Amino acid sequence: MVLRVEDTDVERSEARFEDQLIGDLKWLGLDWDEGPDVGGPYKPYRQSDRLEIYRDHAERLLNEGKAYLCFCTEDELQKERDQAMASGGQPIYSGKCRNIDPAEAKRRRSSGEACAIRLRIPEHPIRFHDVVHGNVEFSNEVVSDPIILRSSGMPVYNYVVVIDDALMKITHVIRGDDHLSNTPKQVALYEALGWPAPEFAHLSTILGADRERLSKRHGATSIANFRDMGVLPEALANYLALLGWAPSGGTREIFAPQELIQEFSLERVTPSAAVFDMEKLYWLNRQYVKQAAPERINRLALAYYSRAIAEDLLKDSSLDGIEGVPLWTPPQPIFDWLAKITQLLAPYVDRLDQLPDRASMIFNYDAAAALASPDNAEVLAWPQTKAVFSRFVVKVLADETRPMTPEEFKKIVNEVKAETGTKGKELFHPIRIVITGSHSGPDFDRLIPILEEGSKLSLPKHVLSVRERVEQFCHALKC
RNA sequence: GGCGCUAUCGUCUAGGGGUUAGGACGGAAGAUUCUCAAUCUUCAAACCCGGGUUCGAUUCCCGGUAGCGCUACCA
Repeated sequence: MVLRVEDTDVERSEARFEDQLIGDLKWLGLDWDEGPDVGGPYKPYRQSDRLEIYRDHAERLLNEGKAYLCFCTEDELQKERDQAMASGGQPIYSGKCRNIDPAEAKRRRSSGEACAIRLRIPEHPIRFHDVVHGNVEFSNEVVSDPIILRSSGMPVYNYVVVIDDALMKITHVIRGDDHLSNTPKQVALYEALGWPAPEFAHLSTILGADRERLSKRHGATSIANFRDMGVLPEALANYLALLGWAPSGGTREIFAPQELIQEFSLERVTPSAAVFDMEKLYWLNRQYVKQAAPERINRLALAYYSRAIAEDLLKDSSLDGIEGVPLWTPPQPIFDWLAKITQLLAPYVDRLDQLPDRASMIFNYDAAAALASPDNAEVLAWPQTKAVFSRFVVKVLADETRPMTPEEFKKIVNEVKAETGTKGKELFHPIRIVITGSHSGPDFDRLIPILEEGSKLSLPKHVLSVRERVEQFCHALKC
């Protein structure tokens, strides 16, 4: 595999895009044998460094009569196209400069007249084979003589890819099917250059939920967006593969990177467009999060807690773009404690960036808000709730010296249960509200130790212990 | 407008001249755990339309329609 940087559009190319792109591809698990960063036998791999090569071949085509100089200005061409459209004609190049005498054209060029170089499209239909679309044929009548070298001297994409693909010995051109209509131009170029065409494979377009091409307003459009959301690279790769491809049999869906490499085949790629389904990506991501090594998830999750803590502390949400680097490197005990939270919550989230939110009952406790929350209104209105509150509060605060272990907690809950005659939701919902502020959440058995441990750590923001929570609740309730 | 590509549950897809048209996400219902979530089970849900070929088309062919793309001195 070769990484080639296609930056012939000066206005849209910036060096930082290249770094970003390389970072994204590597993160996704893609690797290349040749490229601008690693070198290779057919260097340079950046098109802006290959301009000489493109000019040489363009001159060659010119000398062989397979290309010609075009002196039309952009305005003229635009006008021509508009007129052709208006009168119901084909908006293809008129061929006005096609028959200018080559010697005459050369003279005009050397006298300084601006001109571009155009390829002469042959007088026969253009055929090529595509792995996903089969045999494709275009009438030469509908393809304009394409410009290959702009009057500025910069070559054009459709031309440079052909030169590069041939020179770099590319065997398979795999790209989006928006290029299908460009392919006849490129095939004509191969023919003119006297080179064999490679194998083409035009993959279907990925659409947004509104059936429009994926774009900025669909949210996550760059690979980095998914990484920042806490989507694992293997999940994204797996999902993307499933969009337009399925294994023989069509029932298996989860493929680890290595399996994907082994199983994937271009021949089984579907030609129809696919709508990107975030929900399914998230589901797939959850499967991978559950399977992943805990240490890896703990490390990744840290970045999200860090961001949440930093935002909370500094009230500065400009600290986004975590780039995989934690903003805050906690000492080991705190890291270990955060890891416990991650292991508690990770199996239930779609994306790692949901972790801080799920953990907010640990970091943030507000008894008054809990009592006022409409989510809790129903539970608060139950006839037994007040009794549960008072019994529970009294028992928790009775002996401040006893450590609040899960066993101790369970004992208290059982006593409340016996004394109030409540059970199930009637019992646990109110208690949950006291402890976490919400009537639902993770297992008490696992939550209690985390709260107790957290309360003993020196965190940027103190985590309240069970008793501290009960005290605050009591205060808010004015009991 | 011209040309091209595409068309199976809401979505991603498997399949293929005769099938109960299969799987997954999502949805619904149930089970389960103190709850939510997760998990498990069950259910609902599709062959774009019209012709042709054929004993028989969802499948093959043609047309229509729709979606998307290209039609640039963008990539």
